[in-house]
Amino acid sequence: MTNIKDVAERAGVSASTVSRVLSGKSCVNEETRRKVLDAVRVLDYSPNVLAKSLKMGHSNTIALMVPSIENTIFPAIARGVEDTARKNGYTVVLCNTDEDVDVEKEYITKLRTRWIDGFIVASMLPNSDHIRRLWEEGFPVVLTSRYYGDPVDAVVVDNFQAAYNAVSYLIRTGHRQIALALGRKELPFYAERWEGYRAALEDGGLPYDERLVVHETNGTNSFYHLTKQLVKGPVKPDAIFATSDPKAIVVMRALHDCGLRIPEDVSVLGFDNAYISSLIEPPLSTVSQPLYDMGVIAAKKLIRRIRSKEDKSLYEPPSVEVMPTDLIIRKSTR
Amino acid sequence: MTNIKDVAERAGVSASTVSRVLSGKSCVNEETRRKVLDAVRVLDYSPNVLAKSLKMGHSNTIALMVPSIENTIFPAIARGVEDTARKNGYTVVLCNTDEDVDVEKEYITKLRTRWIDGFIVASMLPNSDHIRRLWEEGFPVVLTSRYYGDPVDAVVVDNFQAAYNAVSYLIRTGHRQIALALGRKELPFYAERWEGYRAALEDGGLPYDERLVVHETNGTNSFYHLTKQLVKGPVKPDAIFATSDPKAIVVMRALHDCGLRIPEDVSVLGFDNAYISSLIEPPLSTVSQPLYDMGVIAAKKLIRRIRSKEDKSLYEPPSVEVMPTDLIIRKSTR
DNA sequence: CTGAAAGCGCTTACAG
DNA sequence: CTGAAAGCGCTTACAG
Repeated sequence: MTNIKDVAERAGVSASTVSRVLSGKSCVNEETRRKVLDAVRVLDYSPNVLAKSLKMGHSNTIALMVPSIENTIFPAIARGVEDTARKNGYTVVLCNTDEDVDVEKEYITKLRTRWIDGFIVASMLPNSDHIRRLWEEGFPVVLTSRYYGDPVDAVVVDNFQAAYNAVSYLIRTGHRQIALALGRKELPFYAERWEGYRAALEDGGLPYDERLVVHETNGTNSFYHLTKQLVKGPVKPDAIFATSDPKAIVVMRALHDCGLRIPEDVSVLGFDNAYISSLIEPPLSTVSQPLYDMGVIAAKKLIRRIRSKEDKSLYEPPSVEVMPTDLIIRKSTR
Repeated sequence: MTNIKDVAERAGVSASTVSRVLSGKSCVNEETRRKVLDAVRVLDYSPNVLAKSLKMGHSNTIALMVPSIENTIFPAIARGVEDTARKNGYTVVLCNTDEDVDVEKEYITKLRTRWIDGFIVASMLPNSDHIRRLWEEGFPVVLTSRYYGDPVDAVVVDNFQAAYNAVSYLIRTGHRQIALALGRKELPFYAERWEGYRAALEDGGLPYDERLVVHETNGTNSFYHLTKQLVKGPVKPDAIFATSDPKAIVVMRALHDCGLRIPEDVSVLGFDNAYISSLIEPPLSTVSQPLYDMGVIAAKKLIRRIRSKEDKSLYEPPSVEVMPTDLIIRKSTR
């Protein structure tokens, strides 16, 4: 690979000058500028970013930490992040953690020694002090789809309100026995949806009945048996609100296999608006999150925060961006 | 961040010595070794990978180039790649290209100036000379799910055979009017599946009828109208083979909306075995590709190729790994 | 406006 | 076995 000295030599100037015209920060005589640019073109030179990073103390690289890129919501978020990063000259490193604290830590130390500029983290359990330490040190971090009230940048959705609205809709459309297919409740966003469900029930004058709350036991597929048990149990649901679309789809299959019609016998409402949800039969009613846009905003916030370390005028106190959700009614609810 | 000099000072040795004990390549007196290790521990030192990369000429980073991480098959491949990379001390940069040549080129030059160690590319049209140039220069590349006969490492699936088997199965189970829902035929793997379809028809003694081949016009959703047209047309299919699961799901919806039962009136067979396929109603029969494993193997091949540049004993000529596919029969075929 | 020099944090031949 | 020195390819204060 050709380096800055080659260019300098060819242009008949010093390396400093080449660096100056390329950075564009200092004044350079127009003529020498042209000579340098010519040399750059002829030699097809592009500066070694590694050397630059070493000198400058930043790498124009950000990390995206997700539990698993295979989970429904993360590809869209990742795409939003990457598109935005690329447009701003940043590169993104993908980290799957399975929410494993050791993997998270390993990534954090490894990437920091590479002078990563910041983290977008969607993989964080409430008491993750190793992540918390990051922003306490002043390291750029933005949380996405996870947030626990810390003074840190975040991009989230109002899970409580979204669930509240969804369940209120079911009540308003005449459902009286609304079950909940609830994901792992250690994950706060599921806990929040659960609270929204309870609040909506209460405000709608419906009793909260533990027997209608189905807790995930062993992965998404566990809802197949759990749903079958539910509908054969003592209290029959006339609607099931699932805390994610994949869960809703499993629920629908179980219902179908029990000979129940959707939505005539039981309505089903999901959460996420996964790509597939509009394509299945019946098309799934669901709460949509603006996943791609969440990725975009998270990346923008992070880049702004990174840049504000150099340029204090860009500084803003940490803030959390609450993105709108949307209740999309298709054919799985009556 | 603490650096090698801090450690050297604390241990009372030179930076060279610290470097030596950390690399473990040269002999170091056991006692000084211990002192260094102690200092490392006390100071919680981890070497700056950037500086190391600059010196060594490699970065322990690989790039994964996909059309879009939002497409069904890529999250699983990406996960396989990333897991394997991490276990081997590599970090992975995610690149979405939308098959746009300019974006591909931009990424290639940008990442090379960062001394990326290699590329796994799943985004490549047949005449992509900028990618071809990479391995011609001796740069480590492995192709995945795309391959055009070049002398380069690749991990693929036998699309022709997989489609041949799928269609043969349909013929064997009594279908006589087998339609094909075909993706963009500029993409060779779709073209190959098309050929497999034709060959199976021919070997099964069935005529090839252009009217049964439905070409994608405008995204996956276009199959909704195309399928409706097809079933209202002059030649009625008794089975539809879709070249991807999302297409199959759209086809199923269209069929359903036309009042046709699956599989009683029309069988539907997909390709990919996407996560969702077993969950929908009826569960989709499909051709499964070992996506995660393809990612694993691609990463292993790439890392081996990278290491073989240092250690000639690891060298092997480029080879293409053909992964097995599996015909999974569920309930969408009779 | 421009060049020589120092330095970012490492590694490794070269001496000893 | 160990240290001083050079160098990976940049950038930027310091002189001029």
